[in-house]
Amino acid sequence: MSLKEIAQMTGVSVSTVGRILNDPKHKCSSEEIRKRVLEAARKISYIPNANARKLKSGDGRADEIYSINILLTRFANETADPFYDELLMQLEKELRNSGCIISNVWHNAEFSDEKASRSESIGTLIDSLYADDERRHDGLIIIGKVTRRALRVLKTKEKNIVSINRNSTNYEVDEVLCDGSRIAREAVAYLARLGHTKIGYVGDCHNESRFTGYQAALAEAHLAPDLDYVFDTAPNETNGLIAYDYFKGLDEPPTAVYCANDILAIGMIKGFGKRRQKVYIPSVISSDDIDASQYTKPMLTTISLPKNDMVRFALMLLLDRIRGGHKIVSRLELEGTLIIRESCRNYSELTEPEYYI
Amino acid sequence: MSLKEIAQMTGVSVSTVGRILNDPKHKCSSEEIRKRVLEAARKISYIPNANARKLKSGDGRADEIYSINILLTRFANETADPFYDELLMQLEKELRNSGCIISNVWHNAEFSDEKASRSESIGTLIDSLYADDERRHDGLIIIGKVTRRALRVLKTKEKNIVSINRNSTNYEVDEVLCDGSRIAREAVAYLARLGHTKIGYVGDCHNESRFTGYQAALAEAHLAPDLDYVFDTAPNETNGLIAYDYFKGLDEPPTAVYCANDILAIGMIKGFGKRRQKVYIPSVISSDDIDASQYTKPMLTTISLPKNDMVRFALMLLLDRIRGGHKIVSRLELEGTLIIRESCRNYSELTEPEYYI
DNA sequence: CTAATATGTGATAACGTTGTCACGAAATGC
DNA sequence: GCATTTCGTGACAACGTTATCACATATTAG
Repeated sequence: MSLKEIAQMTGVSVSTVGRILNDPKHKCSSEEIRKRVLEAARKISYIPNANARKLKSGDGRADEIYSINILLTRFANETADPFYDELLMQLEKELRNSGCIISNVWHNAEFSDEKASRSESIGTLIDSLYADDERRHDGLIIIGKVTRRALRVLKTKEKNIVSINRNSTNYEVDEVLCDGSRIAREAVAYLARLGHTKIGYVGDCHNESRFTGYQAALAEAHLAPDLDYVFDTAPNETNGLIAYDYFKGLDEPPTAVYCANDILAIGMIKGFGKRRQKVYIPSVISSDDIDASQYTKPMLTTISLPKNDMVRFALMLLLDRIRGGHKIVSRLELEGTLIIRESCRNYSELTEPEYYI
Repeated sequence: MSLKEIAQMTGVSVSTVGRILNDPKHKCSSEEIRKRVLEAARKISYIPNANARKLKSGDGRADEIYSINILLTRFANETADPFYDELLMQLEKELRNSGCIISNVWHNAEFSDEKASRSESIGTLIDSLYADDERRHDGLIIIGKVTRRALRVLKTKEKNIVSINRNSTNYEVDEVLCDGSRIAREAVAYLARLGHTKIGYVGDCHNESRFTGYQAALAEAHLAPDLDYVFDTAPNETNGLIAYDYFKGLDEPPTAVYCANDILAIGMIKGFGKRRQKVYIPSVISSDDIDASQYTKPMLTTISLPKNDMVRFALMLLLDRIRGGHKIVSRLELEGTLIIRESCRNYSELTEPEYYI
């Protein structure tokens, strides 16, 4: 379906076909020709190739080039979370594909110091990001958590913002997310389905909606919450290991544990082989599905967050807003997917050597 | 900024430049060349021309033409809701703009009869829609409420589905919506802000999340719920008028009313001028913002649902799914906008003639 | 040391469109 | 009726990219 094709069908030149179809005030020498061309076009249901047109006109210039800022929130006292790095990589790839320029990637940690509160450190960021007026910014993509206060300041400087995985409950800024509560509920429900009744939680209990999901899932499975099974901690590998040792020391350790985070789970799994005498190997499930989670031993069962879709949709929302599409706040929620690997066992299959020795 | 340009700058061929920039595992004969090319590319900040690429790969094919079904759910015992008609009109427009073919618009009411349950009537629909195998369907857009059971059946026949304004809480199908509860909360909160304390509700109380929002807003404003102020009814104009008469008959009628629906509000407003002796004119707010709501007298204050954005995003999601973009369920929530017209008054401004005579 | 293979290179041809140009035919001028 | 203008036509180049091919060189085998 090209002009060439029609030209061959009708015996006229490509140029003439193009003129007949595109130039409304074009007069054919013979009306016969015109009819034949239109007929042929209809027959093969000709549609002009937008790419060729844009290429020729130079107009397409891949839409226009937008200059996008990226803000990756990470705080000085937190160790890196690979999940965000993987999101960032994917995002950079997607931006390039869409012909956008990444004008700046701003890692929050570089600007914060131990004393500065989160909001303050973001204040510094804003000053730094938008200090030089010479540079044009078309939009900002935020990866990770940002306080409401910081966001409010940010919005005064930048109108086109989309956040990824911020997990807020209010409409403050365009947002793409996986509902943490839902993710956790799915994970814990899976453990319950496997027959586990003593299910532990490792992770932040205050700022993390995943904890809520854990509680909800217990309630849905008619399991009484047990505070001994909740290990409130910041999400990093070391703390996962510490949590393991804590659970192991209990009189009746949980037979299964939900870690809010792959990193925590990986830390916990590292404990499995550490001690000689007693072996305590609970079923472990977590959420995120970072690349590393398939290289642990046992391989980690986890709720996979759709990284690719998240960044693609985030960019989609941002570009729509930049181009004047939607003015209101929109919020795109994506489903997680349970990836069953090796780290969870059916409760009834637990044998002595795997549980206690 | 083209490969050619870089080639001229560096003295190598276009082919080589292309390979260096695109093929990650390309080995240059001299590292010198590679460096010069990358340097030149950086210097002119080279960005690949997406149009040329798509043209070459033939991939772009100006979209392809998709054949889309539309299902507008409406039930025999319900009168028409203009909101859905307006959504449909907008959707048809958007589909045409995107080069899609509307293969069928299916009004549920035509197939349902008084006796059939909702699910059954949808069963009939499915048979009818997908009976003729000759026709190719690429996707289905559902406008309005569909029961979970019906959706499950529908999903066996059609993989690419997006629903608009279904307002479900689960992940069952791609969905674009305005959270009914949130919308109602915003409306009622506005009435509370105007100083009203006796706030009525008109609409469905069982299948409608907006009722939940009404209750939540009352609680947030520290107002005790009063069952006398809740008028449970199906959403149509006549019932709006009936609700007006009901409220008017109360000893202490509400000074403000939230109607779940513009249609209900319009019916209620029609009551204002009907009687001679006593005049009861409560503040009225509703949600949807159908076209008619700006032609009432007084003009209706309402929470506007972003019809255009809803259909645009719905199509965006559907096309992404059709093209193999996302496989998981996604759910796009949009904000409503308070449109202040004339039908709401500050409580303190209420004078005798406006309230009771 | 020659023969065979591997490997990077540059010229060239597409992809489908539109703009430019020269050509021939028709219409107009004197 | 000849010179001039108008006008539709077809050939061809260009947009920026990538794939294919032949070629020259570098590497390896015998």
